[in-house]
Amino acid sequence: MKRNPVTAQQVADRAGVSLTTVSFVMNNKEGTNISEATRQKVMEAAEELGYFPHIGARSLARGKSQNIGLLLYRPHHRVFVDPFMPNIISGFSEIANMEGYRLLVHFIYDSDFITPVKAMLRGGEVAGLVVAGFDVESGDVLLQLIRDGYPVVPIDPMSNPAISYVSIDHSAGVKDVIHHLIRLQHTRIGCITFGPMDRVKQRLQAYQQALESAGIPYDEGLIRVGEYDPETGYAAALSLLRERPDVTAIFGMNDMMALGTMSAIHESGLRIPQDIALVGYDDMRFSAYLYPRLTTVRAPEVELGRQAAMMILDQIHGKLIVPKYVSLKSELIIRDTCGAV
Amino acid sequence: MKRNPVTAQQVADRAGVSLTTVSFVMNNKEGTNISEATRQKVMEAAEELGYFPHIGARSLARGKSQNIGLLLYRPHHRVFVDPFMPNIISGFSEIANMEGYRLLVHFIYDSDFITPVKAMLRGGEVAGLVVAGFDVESGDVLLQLIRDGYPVVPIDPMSNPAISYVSIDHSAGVKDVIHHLIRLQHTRIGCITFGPMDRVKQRLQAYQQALESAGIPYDEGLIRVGEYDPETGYAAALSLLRERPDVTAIFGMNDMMALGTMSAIHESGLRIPQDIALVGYDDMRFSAYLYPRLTTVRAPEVELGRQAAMMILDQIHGKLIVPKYVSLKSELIIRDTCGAV
DNA sequence: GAAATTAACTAAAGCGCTTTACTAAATCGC
DNA sequence: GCGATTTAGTAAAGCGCTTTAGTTAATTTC
Repeated sequence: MKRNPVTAQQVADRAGVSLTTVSFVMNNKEGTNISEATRQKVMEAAEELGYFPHIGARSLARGKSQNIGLLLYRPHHRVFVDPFMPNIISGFSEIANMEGYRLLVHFIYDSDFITPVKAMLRGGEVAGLVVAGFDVESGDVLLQLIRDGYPVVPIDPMSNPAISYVSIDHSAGVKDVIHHLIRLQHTRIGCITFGPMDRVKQRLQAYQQALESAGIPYDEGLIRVGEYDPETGYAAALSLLRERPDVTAIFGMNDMMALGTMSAIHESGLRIPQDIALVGYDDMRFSAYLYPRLTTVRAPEVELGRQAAMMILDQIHGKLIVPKYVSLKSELIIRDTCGAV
Repeated sequence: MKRNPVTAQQVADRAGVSLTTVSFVMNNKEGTNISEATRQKVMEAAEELGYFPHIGARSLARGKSQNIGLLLYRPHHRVFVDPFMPNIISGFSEIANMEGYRLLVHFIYDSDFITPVKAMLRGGEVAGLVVAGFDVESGDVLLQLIRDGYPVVPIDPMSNPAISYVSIDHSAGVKDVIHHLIRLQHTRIGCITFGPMDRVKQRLQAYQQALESAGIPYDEGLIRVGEYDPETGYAAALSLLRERPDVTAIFGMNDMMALGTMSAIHESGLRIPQDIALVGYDDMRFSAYLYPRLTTVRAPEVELGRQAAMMILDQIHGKLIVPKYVSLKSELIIRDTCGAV
């Protein structure tokens, strides 16, 4: 990048006004009295010279950046295995851009996530930060920043009630699945889960609670752990089917693993849904087109991104005083793999 | 965002050195003589105060931003239908971050894409810009910026040879598919394509050329147009199968539409690959787990993102004088839907 | 018609950093 | 042992913008 070729001073000179006036016009600043004629002159001069204000100078003078950051704490290669991130970015940038903010996306994949967070916020790189993929425990550091007056919004519930957040209620989503399967007379419901993170623990808990609230004891032998992708879902399902031939339904905690599970079921010579019911989670684009069509849960991820953007903007503009918790509901999409009518 | 609470001056005061020294130490500036003792003092003071340099001030003083922009010209809701963008972002940010740059992602979905481009570059918001989804015609404006010395790298070939670019050679990918099908004795190969954009025209041309080079005349009646997604792929395939029962193979220009095509074939009572062969394009995660497993083409998108980042960095650092064209090869992944052994 | 108000505009002081030109002390060469 | 060089550091001038506190001329008030 080269130095800004056209400065506000040059615009001022050409328009025959002061630098101050140019600034007032460019920012449409209210409370100032600029005649229509002058405004026109300035606009024209700016147009003719191809003037664009220098963002760094502006953020320095204003003490405010026009960027908002999206910080994703997860390895690069994992970020886009699930549809989560793209959708959030999409909804997020939609709102952010409308309000004149730019989106800074940053991935963190080592343990030191807090230095970048501080650097971005305190270095004035961003006006606020939406963070995703952080564990509940990181609440302390976030809280400190929030106390210092920096806008920070986690995507995912935080244990500390002083922290606002936006999230999707996956517990409810999981319970919907299990209740649905129970309603269809299933009692031995296998579960292919993934990773050891907090988020997943919650879902597993929801699975357990849903069963127990229906009087079905939790059976650890029905749980298998995969790693997001079809490959591991396939392996996990194969292991489950071999060791527990009594399962009548399998719940894959994402559609990718459910897809792998589907292969495993096929390969075991079983039919879906006649011999075994299958439910996924995520409602990925392909899920409606599998054969048979996959019953799954759709989470409002784009909307989550929008909500995150709105909340961070409210914080930036000082409109959010009391902590606010946004929890969006997901939706059970009943198709053919669960054998419902 | 609040004003930077800790300034370099405060660090200087605490360390008992000058502001200049702090700057030298923080930037590890070479050619300066700072004793190890002083360097330590400064580092400690910075650490104790929790100092982070103000990015806006830095970019103003240096006349250089540490951001690189990724500009995506397509509607929000379309951005993530294909796996293209997430993968590119992933590879891109990997390299950018390594070199100490931040990633500014911006979506453009209306016709005025050039104002944001100029604003970002000339306003010093980014040190360079990678643009994707632009038509070949936009070359003029880009060229002007490049002539002015701004680093700009399009993802997709440009018709103007003065413009460097990175791209994936989809023509070759398409030809691989067709040649493969021809080798399997197919001569009436349907094609489900999408959109009217340049990129797709090229692919369609490749389809035509591949056929003709094998002595098979191009038959427009075998072409159907969908819109990326399974729904439209399904509809397009249904229409094709109804009106042209003589097709023996279908090439879906992305896996999503191939997926829809698969449903359409199923529904028509035909078997894959016995009655009809099917090939997709993209090698999405699910494609290996469809039943039957989808033959498709894998494009090195993450690598494309990396290459784009490298090229823009080279331009930023003044290392790229002569135009450079990077064209990455994609790979035909032969699975079960085309009936090859 | 003089004082008060308003409209239209500007001078100048920062914002927090980098960088160039400079100084003072220490070290070197012979 | 004395000028030349090197080492270690600093003062001060910007970078391009915003914003506060004015200034001047025109308009209003009664």
